[in-house]
Amino acid sequence: MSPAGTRERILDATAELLRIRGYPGTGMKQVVAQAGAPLGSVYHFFPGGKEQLAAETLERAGAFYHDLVLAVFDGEDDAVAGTRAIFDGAAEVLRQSGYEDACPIATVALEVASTSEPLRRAADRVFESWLRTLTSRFVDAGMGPAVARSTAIAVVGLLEGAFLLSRSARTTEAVEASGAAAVALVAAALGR
Amino acid sequence: MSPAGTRERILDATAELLRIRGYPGTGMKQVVAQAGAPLGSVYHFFPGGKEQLAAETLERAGAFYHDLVLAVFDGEDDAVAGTRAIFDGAAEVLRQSGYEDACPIATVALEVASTSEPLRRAADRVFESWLRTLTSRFVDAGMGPAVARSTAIAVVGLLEGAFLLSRSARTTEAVEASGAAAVALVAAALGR
DNA sequence: TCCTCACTAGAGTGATCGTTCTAGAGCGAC
DNA sequence: GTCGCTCTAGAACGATCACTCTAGTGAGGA
Repeated sequence: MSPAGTRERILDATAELLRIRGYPGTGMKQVVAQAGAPLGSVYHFFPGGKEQLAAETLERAGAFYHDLVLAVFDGEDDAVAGTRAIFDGAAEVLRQSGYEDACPIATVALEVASTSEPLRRAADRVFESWLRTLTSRFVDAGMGPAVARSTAIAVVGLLEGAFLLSRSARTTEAVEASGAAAVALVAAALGR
Repeated sequence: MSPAGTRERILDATAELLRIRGYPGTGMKQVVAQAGAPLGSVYHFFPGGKEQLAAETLERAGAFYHDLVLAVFDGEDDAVAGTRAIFDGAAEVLRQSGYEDACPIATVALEVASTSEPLRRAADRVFESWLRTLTSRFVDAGMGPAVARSTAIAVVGLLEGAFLLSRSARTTEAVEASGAAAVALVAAALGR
C-alpha cells in the first residue's frame, strides 16, 4: 500500500528530525506524526526505544551520505577535483534547503558524546567509515597512508566546521572558504 | 555570602550544561540545581525564560573563549606558532576533561540553527566576532584581507570539526591532524 | 521606624515527555 | 475455518517540561 515499508518511513522521518532538531529535541510523537505510522509500530520495530531508533538512524543516514559523497568524489577526474566537488555540492544543497539540510550526524554526535555511550559509538562508527573510505581514495591518488589519513581528517573536519558556520550565518561563505582550503590541502599532500 | 552573584552562577551553570547536554537537553531545574539558585531567581534575572538565558550564556561563553584563545595566540611569536598553540591547547583541555570540555557554542548552534532565530543569531554573532579578531591578526601577520578572512574561516572550521570528531572518537587524533592542517594553511597563506 | 523594592523560595499549572499496555486487524499455513 | 503471528492503533501512565504565582526576606533610604 505505502510506497515504502513502515520501518523505513520511521527511519527516514527520524533522520530528518534529528538533523534539524537534535536528539533530545525530537519527540517520539513527532516521529510518528511525520512518518504517518502508529506509535505502537515504533516500539514494535525498535524495542530499544528512542535510543535504538536514533542509533539505527545514524547508521543508515551515515551509510547514505557515505555513498552519496563517494559518488560525487568518484565522478571527478582526480582527488583534487573530487574534493572540490564535495564542497560545491554541499554549498548547493545548503542553499536550496534554506540552510537546513547539512550533516545528519553532527548535531546528535555533539549532544550525545558525553551522555549516551551507544549513540556516541554509533556516531564514531559513521565518522570512522567516512574517514577510512576517503583515506583509501587519497592513497589511491598517491599519498602515503599517514598523510592520507591526516588529510582525510582535515577534509571531513573542514566540511563539518563549514556546515556549522554556514548554518549559523545562513551564508555559504564558510563552505566556499573551507572548500578552497580543503582543495589546497589535498593538492599539497599530493605534491602539486 | 556566595563568591559570585546569583546571576553569574546561573550563567555559569547554564554554560556548562549547554556544552554537554545541548539546548533542549538542558532543563531549568537542572540549571537551578547546579547553580544553587532558586527557580524564581532565574525568571527574575531572565524574564525571557530559557531562550533569553541561553542567548546570554552564548554571548558570555563566546566572549570568554574569544579572550582565552586570543591570549594563547598572542602568547606566541608569530601567527603560525599561535595557530599551533591553539590546537595544542585544545587537545590538552579535551584530554583532561574526558572529552567533555570543547566548544560551548557548537552544539547549541546546530540545534537552534533552524528552530530559534534569536539563538541562531546569538551563535552567529559569537562566530563572527571570533572570525573578525582572527582575520585582523592574520592581516597583521602579513596576509591580504580576503586571504586572511578565508584562512580564519578555515582555521575556526577546522577547530570545530576537530572537536566534533575528537569528542565522538574519544581521541585527540583529529585535533592533532586538524592542527597540522591549520598550521600548513596559515604558513602557505603567509607565503612560507 | 517604616517603606520600598530587589531578590529568594518553591508549590503548583497544564502540557508534553518516553514508554507501556490492551485490543484488534490482516494474512499465510494447515 | 481457525490458528498463529506480525503489525496497527492509540489510550493511558508517571515523570518531567517550561513557566507562573504568591508569599516572604532583608538591606538601604527617608
